[in-house]
Amino acid sequence: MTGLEDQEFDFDFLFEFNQGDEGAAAAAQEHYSYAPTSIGSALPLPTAHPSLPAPCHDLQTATAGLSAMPAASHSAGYGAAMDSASAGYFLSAGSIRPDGAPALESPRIEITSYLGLHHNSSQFFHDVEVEDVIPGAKRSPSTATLSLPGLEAYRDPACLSPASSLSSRSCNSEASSYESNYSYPYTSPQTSPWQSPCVSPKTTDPEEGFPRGLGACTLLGSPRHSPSTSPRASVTEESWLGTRTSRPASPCNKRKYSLNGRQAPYSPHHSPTPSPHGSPRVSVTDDTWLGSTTQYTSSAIVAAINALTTDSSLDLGDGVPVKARKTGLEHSPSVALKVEPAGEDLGTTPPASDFPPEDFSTFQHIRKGAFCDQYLSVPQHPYQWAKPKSLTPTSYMSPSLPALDWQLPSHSGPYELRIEVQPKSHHRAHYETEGSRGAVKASAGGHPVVQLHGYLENEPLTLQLFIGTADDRLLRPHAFYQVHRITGKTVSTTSHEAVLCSTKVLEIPLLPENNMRATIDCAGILKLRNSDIELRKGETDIGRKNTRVRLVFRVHIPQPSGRTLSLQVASNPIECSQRSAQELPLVEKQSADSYPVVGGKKMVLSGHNFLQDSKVIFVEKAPDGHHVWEMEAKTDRDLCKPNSLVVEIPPFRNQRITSPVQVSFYVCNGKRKRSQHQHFTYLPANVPVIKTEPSDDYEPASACGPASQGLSPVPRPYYSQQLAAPPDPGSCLVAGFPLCPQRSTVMPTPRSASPKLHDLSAAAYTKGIASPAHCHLGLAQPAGEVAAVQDVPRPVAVHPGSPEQPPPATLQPQ
DNA sequence: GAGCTGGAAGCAGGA
DNA sequence: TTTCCTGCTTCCAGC
Repeated sequence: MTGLEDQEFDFDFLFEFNQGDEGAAAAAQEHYSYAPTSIGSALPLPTAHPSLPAPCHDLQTATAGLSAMPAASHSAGYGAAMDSASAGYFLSAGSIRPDGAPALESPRIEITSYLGLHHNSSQFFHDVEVEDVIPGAKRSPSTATLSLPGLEAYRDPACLSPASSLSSRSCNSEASSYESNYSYPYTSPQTSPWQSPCVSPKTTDPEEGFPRGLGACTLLGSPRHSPSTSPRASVTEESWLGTRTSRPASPCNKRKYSLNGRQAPYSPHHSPTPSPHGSPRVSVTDDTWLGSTTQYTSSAIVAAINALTTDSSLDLGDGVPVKARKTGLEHSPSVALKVEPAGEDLGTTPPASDFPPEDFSTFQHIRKGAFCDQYLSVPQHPYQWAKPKSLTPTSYMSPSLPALDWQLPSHSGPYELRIEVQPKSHHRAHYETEGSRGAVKASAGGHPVVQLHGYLENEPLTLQLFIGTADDRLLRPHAFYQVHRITGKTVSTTSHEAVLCSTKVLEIPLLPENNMRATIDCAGILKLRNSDIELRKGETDIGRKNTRVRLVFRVHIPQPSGRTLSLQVASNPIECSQRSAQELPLVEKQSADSYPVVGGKKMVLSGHNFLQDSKVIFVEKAPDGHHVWEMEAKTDRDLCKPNSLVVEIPPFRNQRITSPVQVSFYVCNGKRKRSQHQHFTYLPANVPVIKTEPSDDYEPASACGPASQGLSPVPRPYYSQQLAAPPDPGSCLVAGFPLCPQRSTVMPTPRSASPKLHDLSAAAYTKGIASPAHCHLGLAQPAGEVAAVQDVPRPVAVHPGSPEQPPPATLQPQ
């Protein structure tokens, strides 16, 4: 992976969610005009060529805008086209639909207007009402459970990006906030209720009915239902895909049992597998792209129309192929979540059938109509899991928690969420067709351990765990891996499975009696078939060789003010592929991360799969991704061990640098057997060396373990994105963060802004907050709190998964 | 017998 | 165009 241009940021920000203190009018205004702003903010597009590395949010932005881009716009190249075309995607100010939603002028706009259609006044006021009825700080845990047959099959039309295959670098992960809108309340003690049914394809646990049954997967081709219920169930998509390419993208149909045993084609025109037409990972050349742009565009339009139709009518069947709908119904009796026995006595989530039709309909409204309106308070008593509650609309509460692809600090003020024991660097994930491969283990045996420090209250909290990415982009939920709940006699930790924004989240109690410490022995990793995920609308990542993940832990700490402080910490990368784990070199730790340009110092790398023939290549890249300098470092073959490698830092090409220069290096075992890039910084020759970790004292055996989390001097791999806490938690507290940042356009992104950083100027942020585009009811940002955000030095906002509207986060480039 | 684990077969795409 | 390599997915067998 490219690396130099991908800056590793140490940015901190804190979320505080002011729940329920919003005026209805302000919220309504925000809601109402959300869509247009969202669009606008999504428009700033990268100018770099897509083939060149670029900051992730830029790519995301590009992705968002690619969906229905006119063919002509692409001719000039990906990034350029986006820029040039962006103007066309803004809503016309004067175009208003009869229902008040802005009219649309382009497929792109049409898609986004979906929001407007459903952020209509009725829905809006309903939500406001909820907010008013239940003050956020006093809300009890929301325990809404919902069955949404067929409906979940729909995927965010805004993500309908046929160009998704163009790049594997997009941050538009399936679980990004883009899709936060497709979620519903769920029974959870403390966390967000965003549930998207489109999670893993087929649970290995038969009793786990929720995702399997969720119709979302029927349309989306979610792996859980795929391939029979792949997006291609849609005639629209069929026609679209059918003209794209004849290249098969998935080996899924290579097994007879796949055709006959598990899935039956629901259409004579359909391959039983989801990917007879070419996977998004197909390398799309300019020719193929241009040649199919028209089809993309038109299909995007049709898809968007389908979505709109389905949405506006709330008829689950509209726009959903009959077969898909049927499948969804068959499979989704409920979104009831599987609960550990310990929690089951507390009640189970009622199936959808328990809802009166009107309530069900209301929930459909909530989930689909109000993209970002799924509100859930932060429960004060997390362990009333699955406690049945009346699911009337008024009892539906807002989560107001940060989306899973938001970057959060690991510590703030007295609190620190820390991984005490890191997981092993290798854990072979299991496919749905396989049995579980057990829980993730720690390097030295046992299991990972996570602890929340500084929490002195007696109230238990919920630790959330999901599978995040481990690439050099910002952390976000991994599209191709999901956490898998492990149960059994060997599992001592109670857990609870939920789905947030298409991402499975394991919820684990953090109990004061356990010193807020949890042993993660209940979390396995499920691999989703690449072909299934890549075919999802809006999915731009590719699964191939995208096999590194991290365990991401989150905790939401209620504050006396009624707000919630969210912390997050990610584990070291875990290689999940069998083959990669066996062959690819993996650098877990390096004994130095900087040295003067003269080089010559021995650096010890620890990791896996090092060979005597392993080479260590130092690379400097230009911002455009070109290699400016590349040099092979000398390795000491005598000292080479499978898990450690001694390398001599090569002298930098320029001995006269006046400021540190960041380069990267990787270990190469062969042609395509390279490790991830690791950061290394060359210092000016006259800069005194800060001794970090003497190589003499270095013990490779210590490479694995808690120290590698970020506590040791140089544990951080290139792609690590551990966040540091702000100096003062109060300095960047942000109340009223949008639940679905991608939709909420906290601040309009200047189209001329740097592709890497979005300026969070006072004006911009204030405007964003006050903007009616804010999609979250009751989450308007008081001016004072906005100012607090601005108090953070050099504040810039960034949102990895949401190019449309970076969250009010502070970002401090490393 | 179920679950976990390691190994490998078979296929498809890419080099 | 062909061949080989690589990666993905599934299956099998042992514990």
